[in-house]
Amino acid sequence: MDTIPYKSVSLHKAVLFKGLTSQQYEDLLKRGLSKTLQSKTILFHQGDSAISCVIVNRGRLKLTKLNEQGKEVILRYIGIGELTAAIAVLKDRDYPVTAESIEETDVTVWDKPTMMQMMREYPDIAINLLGIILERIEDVQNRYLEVCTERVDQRIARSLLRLMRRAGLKVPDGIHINIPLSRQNIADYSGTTLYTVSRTLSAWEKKGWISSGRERIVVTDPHALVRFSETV
Amino acid sequence: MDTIPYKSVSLHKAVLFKGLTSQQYEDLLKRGLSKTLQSKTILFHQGDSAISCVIVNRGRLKLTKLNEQGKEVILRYIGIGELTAAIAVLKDRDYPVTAESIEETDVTVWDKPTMMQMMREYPDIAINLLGIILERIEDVQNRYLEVCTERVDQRIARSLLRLMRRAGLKVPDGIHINIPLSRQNIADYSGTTLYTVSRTLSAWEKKGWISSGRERIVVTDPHALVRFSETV
DNA sequence: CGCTCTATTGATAAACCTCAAATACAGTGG
DNA sequence: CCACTGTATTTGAGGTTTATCAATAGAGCG
Repeated sequence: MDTIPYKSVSLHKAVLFKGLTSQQYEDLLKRGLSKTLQSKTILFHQGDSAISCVIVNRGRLKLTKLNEQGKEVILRYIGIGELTAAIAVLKDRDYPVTAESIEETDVTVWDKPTMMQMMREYPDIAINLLGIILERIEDVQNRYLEVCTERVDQRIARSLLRLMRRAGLKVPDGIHINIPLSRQNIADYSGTTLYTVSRTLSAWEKKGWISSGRERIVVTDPHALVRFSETV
Repeated sequence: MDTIPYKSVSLHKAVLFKGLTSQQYEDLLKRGLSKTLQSKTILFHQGDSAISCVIVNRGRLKLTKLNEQGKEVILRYIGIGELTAAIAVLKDRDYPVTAESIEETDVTVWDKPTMMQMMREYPDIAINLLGIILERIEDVQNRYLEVCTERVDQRIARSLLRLMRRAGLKVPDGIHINIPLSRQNIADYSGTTLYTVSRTLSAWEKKGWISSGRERIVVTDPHALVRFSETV
């Protein structure tokens, strides 16, 4: 079981500090605070600093957002080597982004003053971070487009493919999405309900496109899913 | 008719160059390319540079995204003093963001090499841009949440309120949204169809919440709309 | 084995889209 | 000033999609 090479692990860590020497890199790591989070620990609801940066060294974070009625959407899963930046341009936000560990997770955190200092000292860090954030905005925009224009089953297909590319492990019968994913999680990630997800996955399981269990998804026919997701 | 003080005009221009002297600011402006766009001119479909920055000096841009079937969503309107940054991390994207002027528009454009140089020279520019982009990602995430969790009429209400805050002009009978907005535009901005928008606006017009005409919306009772948008 | 959490499935209802047709509006040229 | 034309808007009818509710089944754990 090795990670499929869709996306190299610890890519973003490299990207954030790209252009710096090893010595500088080591120094910057030391300025951050390392933490180990138990599973289901909330890392932040809302940073009280304008920018604070988190890199995941082990485990995985789930970024979510709640609306007034308590309905949740999953914005992203942050895996090993990836980072997330919390913002709080205004204080007392009502519906901020929440970062929660979904398994035991090691992170390195830089607070706002440290980040600001590092970015002023090494402009490349700000530029690198900008590149990462721009990729993120691209991702949200794509998902916004999807949720605005596509049927729910297409969106579920795209969601599985997206998760597969970012957290897929090769197993004998296909590609296992290495995140504990309940039907509710997939629904929150696709903008639908757990019932619709359940019905849809059942249908795909009958077709042999996936194989699933309790909080476990294996994509057995990725090409079929891709084709389906692009169906008119 | 003066701009309501929800958001100061030319705010972002100031933000991007915050921390620099007037002399430096003048110099940086000169490094950009100034253009005047006729109405309905496409400024970019896809930059072939990783980051290129555009500031609007007069007029307004519309940022849109198309899916495979040609369905369009409006990501944002970019008004005077605001900026947008085009990205093309990968080449040959199929569904990039499109920026189009919706009236005669003056812009200043910096290409990727220039932006990179400016950001390295003045780290504050990269940091400022980061702040702006983080606000943008916050905005898209909010709208993503809305489209995933709210009814279509609530989303239309929020869309009108959002546009009102960013492009509202006080008129005798309320606040005029100073953008030519067809029902189709509002639909593309809210993730619905022009028919649903038309029905919804008709209902609100009967209630006295808005007053509308061909490509023209005046919000006559903003509070009612706010209350409605927060209704369960 | 019993408890709890997750998943499945059917029935029903609500929300929303699609299509069609009619109407209103703005601009243009006679 | 008026008819004409092209676009925008309205509205109704009907159908599809998807959510909701309810009840049952299954999986994992002590």
